[in-house]
Amino acid sequence: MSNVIDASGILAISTRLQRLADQLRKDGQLIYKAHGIEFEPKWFPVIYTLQQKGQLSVMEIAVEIGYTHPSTISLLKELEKEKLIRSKKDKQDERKRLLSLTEKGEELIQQMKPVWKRMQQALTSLLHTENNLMAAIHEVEQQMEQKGFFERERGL
Amino acid sequence: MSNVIDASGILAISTRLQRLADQLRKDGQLIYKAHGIEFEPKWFPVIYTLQQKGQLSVMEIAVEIGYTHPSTISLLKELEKEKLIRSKKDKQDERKRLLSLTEKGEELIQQMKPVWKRMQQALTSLLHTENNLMAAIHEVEQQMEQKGFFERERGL
DNA sequence: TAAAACTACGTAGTTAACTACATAAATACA
DNA sequence: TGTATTTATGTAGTTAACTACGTAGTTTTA
Repeated sequence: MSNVIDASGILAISTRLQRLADQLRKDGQLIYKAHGIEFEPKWFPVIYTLQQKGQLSVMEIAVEIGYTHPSTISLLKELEKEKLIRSKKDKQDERKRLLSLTEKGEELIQQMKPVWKRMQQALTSLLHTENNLMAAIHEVEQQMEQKGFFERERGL
Repeated sequence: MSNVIDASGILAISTRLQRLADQLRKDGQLIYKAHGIEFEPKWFPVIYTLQQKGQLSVMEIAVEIGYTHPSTISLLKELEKEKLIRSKKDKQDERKRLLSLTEKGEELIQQMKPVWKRMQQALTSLLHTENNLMAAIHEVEQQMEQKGFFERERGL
């Protein structure tokens, strides 16, 4: 890591967060591939949510995973193309599209579960430092909810 | 303890890092705008580096800010378009392009310095939680350098 | 009960990073 | 000294999120 960024420290934080996120996602891709599983890390939140909750609409999924709905729609498109999920119109509300896992999706999840467990172990070893990154993110997310960066600067 | 439910948080970590990075960058944009300064947060590492080191080549900047050279080139293009930096050929090595701040660039930096200080304060208040995010990132970056996520999973 | 407002979903285009590939200049080496 | 390798820069295309805007149902309200 470079001298200057270290020196300028906190102001380059978003840059560093982004780079870390990127590296983790790419390693995630490699791990799935190494296990012969065709799955993208970015699909995880959707697939995981659908397994937990069963049938959900586009907006329900978007809210659940914390993405905007256009981002969610593009993920759903990919997953439908892979035949891991399917959709049908809601009879009660014709605007809604209800998504659920296919057989293939359910099977893939079973196949991925042991890999997820190993990933979790690897991540735990990686992140278990003096200042716990997961906890820190959670805390900062809560701080942001109360009062964002912009409001804090303005209120100085 | 280590079932799939617990895995959900940590496996979606890259997603959460990315979102946090995004929010901070956007608030950074708003803060510059609120102070009437035409400056993008993503320009910060380049500008800061040039101020510290004076004249540098494209690759020297890329290494210093920790980006790939194509990413760096596109940042440099924007900054040249804004006339905040200029470039000239290196007489010793005709492949190289030497970048430096313009007068306008130097002036803008002076104008931004107090804003940077306020941002630093606001970020400090935001990030100073029980588990310090800056410290956690730094620690995880070091862990990754020693042994990445991929190697850790493979070595289990 | 018709108009207004809201909600759900979709599309188009943007952004800020990346990888892969290409070219030209400098350096190493047989 | 000429060829091979390395280095510096540049271009094209990709990715994974976003915002802005549009349309079609649903609900509220005057």
